[in-house]
Amino acid sequence: MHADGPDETQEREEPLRGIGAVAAQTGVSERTLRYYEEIGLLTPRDHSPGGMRRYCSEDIARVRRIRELQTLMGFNLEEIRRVIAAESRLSSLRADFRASSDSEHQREVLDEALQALDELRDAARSKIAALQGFLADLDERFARHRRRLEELQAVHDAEAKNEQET
Amino acid sequence: MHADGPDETQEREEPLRGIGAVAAQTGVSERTLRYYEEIGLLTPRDHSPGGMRRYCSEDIARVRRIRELQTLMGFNLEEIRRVIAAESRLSSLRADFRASSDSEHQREVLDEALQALDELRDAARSKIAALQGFLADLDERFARHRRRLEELQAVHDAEAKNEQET
DNA sequence: CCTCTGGTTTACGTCAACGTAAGACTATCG
DNA sequence: CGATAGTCTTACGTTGACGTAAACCAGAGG
Repeated sequence: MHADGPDETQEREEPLRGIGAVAAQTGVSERTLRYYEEIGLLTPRDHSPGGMRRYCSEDIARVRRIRELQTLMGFNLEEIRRVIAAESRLSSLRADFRASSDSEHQREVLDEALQALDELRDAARSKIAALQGFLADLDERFARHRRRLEELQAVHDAEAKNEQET
Repeated sequence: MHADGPDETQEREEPLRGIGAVAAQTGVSERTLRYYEEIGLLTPRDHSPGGMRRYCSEDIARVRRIRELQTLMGFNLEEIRRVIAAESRLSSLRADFRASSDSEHQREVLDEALQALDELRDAARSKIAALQGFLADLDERFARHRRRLEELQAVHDAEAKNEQET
């Protein structure tokens, strides 16, 4: 355990970004980031002595995750908060793993989070299934109407040819 | 073309429903139906002499379509309005088909609507693709964490067995 | 005709998810 | 050290998609 640096924990002095940089990288507005913090969805890793938000790359990943859950799953921020909560309990368990004295509680938390993850998988699967049905219907109708267009086109061409020949 | 009934057009005197029945059948509120009408998304087939809305089954299908586009594609009502517009142009063309004198214009309209339909297909496909990626990631993470849980369970069982043996 | 039940218009309310603006403070660079 | 760009908090505004309430009308049944 010889000192390798001033840090006790293994944070490899990750570059922390200001709110503007994060907004630019994720495509959301600064207001949105502050709003996420306001409702307890995303708290920046830490703050500068002057009080400015400093985000780490994990925070950025979380912003992307939030947008993903919004656009793909159509969740509102409250539902997303629950998903995120389960997911971060999973990765926080990852941190302890060996350190925890109470493996009973460990297993219970893990099991709960797993269940939440599984429900999310179910939701995703049924959404995919529904969309595939939706698409199949679209495909059929598209093909049908395209044939109609081709018929009209054929009639038109035939008429044009007729006119040419006279 | 002997008269079979009082109607000239072939409307087989479809049963028209009031707004309450439609709301019940589709699961949306009466307010929502009136709102859809207000923004030009769904106009009931006709009205009773007293001014009450009378919906036909096609109207009901449209309500379902609207909800589908909302929940599956995540469209807002303005986007949905465009999709519906293209789709109903297609079925109105179906009605004329032979009756129209201007086949030039016919083809143009059909082509445009087909293009809109194709864009919708593209959107659906890319949404499905994105969701499949999303799900694959979920599956992987789920499996990983389930293995972790099983490990913990194994350790726990072993400890229990040890205790039993002492 | 009267009474329900269902429907109509008009209009204000609500909620999520931000947008926008003001005024003060912080960080960085020359 | 001053200028400039970035960020802070506070607070009110906006937009879509309806909810809700009031007061008045319509249609069917006894």
